[in-house]
Amino acid sequence: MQKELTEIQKSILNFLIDQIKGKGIPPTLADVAKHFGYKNRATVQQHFKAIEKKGYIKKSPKLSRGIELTLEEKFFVPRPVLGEVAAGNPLTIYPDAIDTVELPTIARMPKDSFLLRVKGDSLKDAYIFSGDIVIVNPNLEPKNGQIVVAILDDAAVVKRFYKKRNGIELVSENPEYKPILIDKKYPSFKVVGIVVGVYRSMGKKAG
Amino acid sequence: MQKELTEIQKSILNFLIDQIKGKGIPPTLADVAKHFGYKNRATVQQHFKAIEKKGYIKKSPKLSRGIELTLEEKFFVPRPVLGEVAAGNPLTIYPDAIDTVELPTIARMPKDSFLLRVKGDSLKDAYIFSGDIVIVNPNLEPKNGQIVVAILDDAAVVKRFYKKRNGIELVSENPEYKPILIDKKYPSFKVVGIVVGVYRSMGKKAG
DNA sequence: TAAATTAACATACAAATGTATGGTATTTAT
DNA sequence: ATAAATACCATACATTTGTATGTTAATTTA
Repeated sequence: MQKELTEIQKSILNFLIDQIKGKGIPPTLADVAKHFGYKNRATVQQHFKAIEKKGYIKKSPKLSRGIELTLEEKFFVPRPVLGEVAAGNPLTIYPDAIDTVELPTIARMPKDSFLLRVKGDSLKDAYIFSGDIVIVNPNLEPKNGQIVVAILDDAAVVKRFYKKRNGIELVSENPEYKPILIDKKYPSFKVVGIVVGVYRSMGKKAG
Repeated sequence: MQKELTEIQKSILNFLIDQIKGKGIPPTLADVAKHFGYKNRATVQQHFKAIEKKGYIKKSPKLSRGIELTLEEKFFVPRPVLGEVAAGNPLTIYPDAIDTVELPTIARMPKDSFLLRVKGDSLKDAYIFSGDIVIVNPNLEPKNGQIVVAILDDAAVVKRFYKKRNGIELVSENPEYKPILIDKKYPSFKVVGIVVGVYRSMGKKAG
């Protein structure tokens, strides 16, 4: 069994996870000190030593940024879920993170991309189900047939994207839901990003 | 359009990708120099400058290990798929990588885990479909109810795992497939690993 | 052919970085 | 009540690291 971390040590470890998984590169002592407002790197140095002693990280001596995570749950890193998104009819999107999902370490988020939990079954014919986590990349241009996340009157939807002469059509795979046609100059419409992947954790019975 | 890299520049970029994606942390100039047998960091320094000029990487000045990849295909790094695995009836597993799947950069493999592409529909009630990539962790002990990959007479199956008094039972979600009961001392049976996640890339229409 | 790019080397230097040592005060176990 | 762990600070130091500046030679491009 692993020893308990103190609150401060926990927050430092969380910062490490955040940087390593999020930014992709471990921070330096100075980075951490700056983030927590420490006037000295030695403070961080000691925290690292304590955290390592408790077995949560592994340091490579002398190496800059030589910090490795050795979490038991190495395979699962908590990640914020920014909101829920309707695959069927629009659902209100939440302003802040509503939850965290245990994403495997394999799932390091690409820059600026984010997670949304899907609600509803309008995409079930595309094999996306209620509860699945979609990985959304906001930096890609939508192409016809791709699944996109779009904002429509302050709600978010996940649907297939089709460009038409008179505007944009959003289509559900599930025929129960009728396609939505958006006029070219409709003001409160915006494609948030492209769904680049779907992830589902297999902890419990899927459902 | 991006300018062509020279052979040496290419090999250096490959090393960078390898380190960043594989080891998780970008190398220092000294690391690269050592790897290629350069007596001097300045050589690497110049190569970096050239590669950056051609737009393949982005350097953060003064920052140690401050190298970012700016590849177009940044989001997709080829990964070997070790074989196909039957969700329904056993399918022969392939000895070597049969294919590569474009996993997003977000998908950096956890140590020792591997990918299998699912064939068949016996897990469709667990929302795993033909074509999905399952992430398999061979370092976890199977618990009742978890989905495992198992070898059975030189074929591999993906099924739910249940420990019984008289042996091990492998169950499909799909009732069309009957549970398989394996005797305790059955020689050619082995649980390869636990399915820790399912990933599906959204490039084309799923199917 | 002349100019630019490529590919390697050497040296030098400031800043960044990890580390060691010691100090103070508070909190937590024993 | 005494010891241990925690949480912060300060200073000092050796390496590491990125960078700048030259030099040489081969290759490619204009």
